[in-house]
Amino acid sequence: MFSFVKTASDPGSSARTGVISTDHGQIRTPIFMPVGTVGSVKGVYHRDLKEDIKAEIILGNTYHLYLRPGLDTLRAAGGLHKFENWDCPILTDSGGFQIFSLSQIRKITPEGCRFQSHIDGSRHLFTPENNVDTQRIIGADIMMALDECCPGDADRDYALKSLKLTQGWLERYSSRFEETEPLYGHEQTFFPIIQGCTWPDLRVMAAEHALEYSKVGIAIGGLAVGEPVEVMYEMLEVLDPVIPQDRARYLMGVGTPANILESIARGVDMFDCVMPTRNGRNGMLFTWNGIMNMRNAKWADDFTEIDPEGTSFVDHAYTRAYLHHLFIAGEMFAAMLASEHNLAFYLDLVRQARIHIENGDFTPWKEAAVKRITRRL
RNA sequence: GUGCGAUUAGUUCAGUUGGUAGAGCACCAGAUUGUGGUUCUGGGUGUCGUGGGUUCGAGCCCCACAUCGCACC
Repeated sequence: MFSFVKTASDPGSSARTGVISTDHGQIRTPIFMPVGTVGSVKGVYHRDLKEDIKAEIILGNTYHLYLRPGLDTLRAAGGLHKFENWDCPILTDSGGFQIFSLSQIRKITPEGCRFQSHIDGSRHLFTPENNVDTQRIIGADIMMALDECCPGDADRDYALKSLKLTQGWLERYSSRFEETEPLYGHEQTFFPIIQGCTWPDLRVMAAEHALEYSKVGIAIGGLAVGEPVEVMYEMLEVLDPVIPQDRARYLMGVGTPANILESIARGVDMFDCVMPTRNGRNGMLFTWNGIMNMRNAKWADDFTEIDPEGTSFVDHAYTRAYLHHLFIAGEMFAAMLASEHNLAFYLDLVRQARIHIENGDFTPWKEAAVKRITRRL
């Protein structure tokens, strides 16, 4: 029984709270979803994801999981939930973006997308139909439609052509979805994806078409791919009145903590981003007091807690000097601690947003928070 | 003890017919938005072992010394 229910709204903005119900439990929105591409949120135990970070849903990626371990293994394992031992909700990206970003050699046609594996160069074809089948085998609670991610600097002709292709794929994806069943006894839903690059009229056209295929939620794709951040916010403002209030809205791949608060203010409910984990692995920490680069020499003799306001146990168990040392020494523990901290911060960020939306003071709180979290320490 | 070779950035090493020095890694910073444990951008941090000599000018040529390595007594 899949549903999205809006529970509160902020008087000064488009921000709102809600609850998504799935067979694997509820998700409170706004929510941040840690990225676990190949069946692992890199460097973080599932136990810590639940108990320390308090993640409510994580991602997997169809492109990566299809290539490795492959569909035979996933089917034999009984789906991704069992395979990776995660009993909360999972969302899988379709792989459209990865073909765009990872595969050097790719050919997009109305039939689908031919590409070569970034791992071994082997040749593959994703069609809307086999993409549904693949995501059925993976068994994610929320599946994403196959789309073409349009570069942020594309011209209008390309953006329109790309959008038409995505729309054709969506129609076929939906048909296949309706004529197939979940394989593991829990319900699945799928989100269509709004493209249209940076043209407001294309975005509206894309949204109206995508909404015909949206039951629980809808995604906004093709943003934060090279366009100025103001343009991204403008696209959200264009889409906000077009999308009904009873659909969960997922802004794909975004973003910085400030991006997330600004997007919540413009009506977005769900986010995912590699930034807390990938940048964390490289020494970047996000905190309520600003951004720290733990590789910087200035932390070498700072024996205070990693983050005095942090909600993760690692924030109080270890010092900045120690974490700095681990990064300089190239220890994998550094990446683990930074990932744990950053994910806990991102989940705290959306939790605080929910609280202030429910309190009705989200807008002034957001203004002050953005100033704090964008500082450089 | 004798002979040969080496000595240049934190490190491993380049350095042309003599014109006051460069690269990789490390280090110091910056970037990173639906993840390849990355990748990209910028920064040279130096008593050229020491002391003399030749020369307008020496990392480079000559002498002595020091240290290290190899070979032979």
